[in-house]
Amino acid sequence: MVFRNELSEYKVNNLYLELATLISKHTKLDLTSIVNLMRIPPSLDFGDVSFPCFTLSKTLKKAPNLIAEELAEVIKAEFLEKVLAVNGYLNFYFDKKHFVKCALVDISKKDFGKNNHGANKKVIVEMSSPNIAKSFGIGHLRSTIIGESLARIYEFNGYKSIKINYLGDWGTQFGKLLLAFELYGDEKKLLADPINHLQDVYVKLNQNLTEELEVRAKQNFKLMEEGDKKTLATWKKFKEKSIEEFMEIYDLLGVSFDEISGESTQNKKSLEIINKLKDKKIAKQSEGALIIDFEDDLGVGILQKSDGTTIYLSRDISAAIERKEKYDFEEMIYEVGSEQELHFKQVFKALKLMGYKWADNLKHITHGLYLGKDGKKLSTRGGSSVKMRDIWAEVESKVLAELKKRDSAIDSRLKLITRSAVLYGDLKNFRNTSVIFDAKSITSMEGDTGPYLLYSYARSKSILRKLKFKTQKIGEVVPEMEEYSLIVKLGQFPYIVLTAKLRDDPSQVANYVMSLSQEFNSFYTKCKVQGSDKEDFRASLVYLYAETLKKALNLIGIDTIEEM
RNA sequence: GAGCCUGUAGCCUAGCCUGGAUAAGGCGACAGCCUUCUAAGCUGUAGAUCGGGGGUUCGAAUCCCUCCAGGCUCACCA
Repeated sequence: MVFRNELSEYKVNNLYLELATLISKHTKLDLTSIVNLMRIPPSLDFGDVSFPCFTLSKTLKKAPNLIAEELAEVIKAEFLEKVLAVNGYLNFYFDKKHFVKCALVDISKKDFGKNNHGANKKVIVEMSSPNIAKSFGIGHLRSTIIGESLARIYEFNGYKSIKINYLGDWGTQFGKLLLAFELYGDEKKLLADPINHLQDVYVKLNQNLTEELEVRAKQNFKLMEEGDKKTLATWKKFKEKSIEEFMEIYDLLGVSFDEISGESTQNKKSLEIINKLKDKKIAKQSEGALIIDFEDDLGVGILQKSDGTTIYLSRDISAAIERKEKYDFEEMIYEVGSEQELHFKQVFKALKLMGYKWADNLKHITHGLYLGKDGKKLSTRGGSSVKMRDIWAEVESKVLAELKKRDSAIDSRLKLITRSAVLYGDLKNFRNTSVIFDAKSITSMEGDTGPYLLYSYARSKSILRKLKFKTQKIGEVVPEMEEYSLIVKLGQFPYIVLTAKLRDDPSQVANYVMSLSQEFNSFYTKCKVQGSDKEDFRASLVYLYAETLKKALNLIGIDTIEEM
């Protein structure tokens, strides 16, 4: 199924629209309904486009197969090879020579796949946002790479994207952490292995937690909010060490940010917002805390705890307002796990209550969690958490082994292949489903994996190198089946780009890139390029495949390599 | 208890929004393909009550209802 309504303009060279117009002439249906009814058949055996006649049968009071047969007789055009009536469907077969020519003109365009859907609007993507003083776990992998991919997809759709990493660097837990370090910390260990050490002392405190210690932890956070210099200096050190480690991970993943911010930036501003909410009588006191009662099914949101310290609801409200002032964005996306759905509904509703109309343009893009083999949530405390570093190392050793098998030099490919495995392994999943974490599938190098994609790309480039390919020469060609289906697949790229944006779903691109590569690999084994009497045409096709695959892979954050 | 999400071959997933022909891909299993552009590849075979039941429809994996199972969330963590 390739085009619907607004999507109808994104297809190969108007052929589909021409066909729709033609059908419209013979059926008296308007163009829109026809385009909506038209289908890409499940297999090319059924033609390039099909048109079901079942709805027509009602108005015409005739059996669908009869209608189809009658229409098949009269609908004729130069660009159609044949029209067949099968089971109540009209199956249209394009003239292959003509189709290839039209399609390749489009696919050859430099900005093939791009569109201007976003009209240069500014979109903010809040993404990654790990908690400091904790190792970067697999839980944050999804937010990080889905966010990165969405930013790229939005750019490709004509938006200007701004990526913000909004660190979890503020809140009661850091009062706890400071206490833990005070009690069990060791400066030397902190310098040697900061995050692990902080995690150790944090866990130790949780194991030995008493009511008295809990009170002290809360007091520590209160000191932070009040701006106590000594407390903040220690906190700042923890934060810097954490960021250092995070940046190494981001470098491996190929992810970057336009701004690294954090909840701590909202310390003062959130208090102003709280006062505003009080003045407007949106907030009220309840059980010692300051809350917003959202009344409907959003329940109650806490703005300020009974000890006077702030909470993330108030900080997220003020952060949104600050960003609007700073960037004047048109849209903002929060790429955060689905467990925070209620929270973001409350944030958006609160902004709405404050009278900010732009709150309608905020979106929480959710994703499912990684679960353990038992289907349960992975947790740091339960010891089932998976560190990004460990996963990377595991995948990397697998890649290394493969590279050595081929007796190749070890270079930047090691990192890029590992990255492709990690990114593709995650992004191929629809973001909303929870994924059972399975090291086996993410470390696999065969089949539905990142390395498969890079391998396919490398083989295409190898052909072009051997032929010293310079410019495209297409000419008049009657394509083989493998050539034809590869071209059809290439032609779908613009539609995929738009769909991925409209659905905020990188897996659309990931799935496309896989089926595209599969088409190419079939073509590769069946159609020899070098020395063939179609060498020019096939080489051009290989070139267009390489170009398109590269663009598409880039949308999911994967960099290509020339050799493998 | 309430809200949201999910359930598709032994396993992991796509398709669901926008109903349409033979439910697609990968892993695993089995059988083939390297004197020709990289075998991290290709071709084929076996394997599916699309969680169960009901409804709407010419037509349901897809829409509606209901039940079952799992996940997440629901007042001072983020």
